[in-house]
Amino acid sequence: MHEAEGGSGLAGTVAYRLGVLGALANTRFAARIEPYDLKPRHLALMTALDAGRVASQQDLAVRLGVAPSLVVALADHLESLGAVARTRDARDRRRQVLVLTGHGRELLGVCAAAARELDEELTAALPAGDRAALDRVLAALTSDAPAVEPGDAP
Amino acid sequence: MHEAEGGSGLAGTVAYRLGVLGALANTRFAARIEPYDLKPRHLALMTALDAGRVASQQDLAVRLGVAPSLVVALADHLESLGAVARTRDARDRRRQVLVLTGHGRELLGVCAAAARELDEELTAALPAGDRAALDRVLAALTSDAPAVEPGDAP
DNA sequence: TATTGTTATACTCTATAACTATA
DNA sequence: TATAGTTATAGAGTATAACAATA
Repeated sequence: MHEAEGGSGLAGTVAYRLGVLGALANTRFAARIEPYDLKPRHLALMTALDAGRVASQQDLAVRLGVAPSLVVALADHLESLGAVARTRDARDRRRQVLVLTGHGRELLGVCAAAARELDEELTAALPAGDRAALDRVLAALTSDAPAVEPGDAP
Repeated sequence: MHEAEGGSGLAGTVAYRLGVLGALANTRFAARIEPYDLKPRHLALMTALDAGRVASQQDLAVRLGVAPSLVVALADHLESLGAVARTRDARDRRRQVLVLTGHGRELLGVCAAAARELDEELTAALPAGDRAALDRVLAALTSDAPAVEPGDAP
């Protein structure tokens, strides 16, 4: 006979399911923010800025776990949208300090609202108690996770 | 003042957290199966084969939500490893029917065990009750999700 | 000499389009 | 003519390596 769902098969593991659901969440979030000319990686950068006050591009590369050259490209785009501003650090003129502009904070708020709408869709089939449990457990798992790691769907 | 964690910010949404954790799970799973010359997408294909008995490459492309040309490449690699076998459908000689070999099933089992080990690591910080809740809720969410969607980390 | 940001280049993943063979 | 598989090509995303300015 065959394995039951959630048995010893790969499809029953948390790792595999997180991968599938994460890819799904990302694709759908990307579709929602596309009208603002933003992609999930831009929001990750803006979220890091919003959380950590000021940050140099090197700081951000480390926090996001991406190459410094990618931060350049993301910051270029965000700057062209007026969402972030670059200013040279007066004490160390090598450093480019990024800050969210008012418009950037506005965009971030709009995209966060879009994510909350998506949350409703994703969890629509769950009883309220399970929704709360999911939120609580994901918060616990995210607290010690690196901000972003690249990766593909399984 | 600033937003608290889990407040109205993007970082507090289920969609964003699922994206981050999904990418993390995928990266770490990929690292564990790399010694077998396999990537998560290969495992997705093998899992679909294991679940659905026989399947043509077109069937699999639809199930996995990927282009048929990608199924060709994945099947080529799995065939070279001896994990799947291609056989022409006698009734419709255009169709290539893929089946898991004994070795393929073995590999799938080994990788599923690796995923369970990873599950232990990922959920080590959670109390047992929360682990059970996570497992239950992810199973519910995965049941109606398409097998695999491509996507990036936020 | 070491570090920050930048640019140039290459690599991985995946899709689209053109092609072959079967139907 | 339409469909399954394949091959060829192109695009997105990201990393690595070389470079310029500053320390």
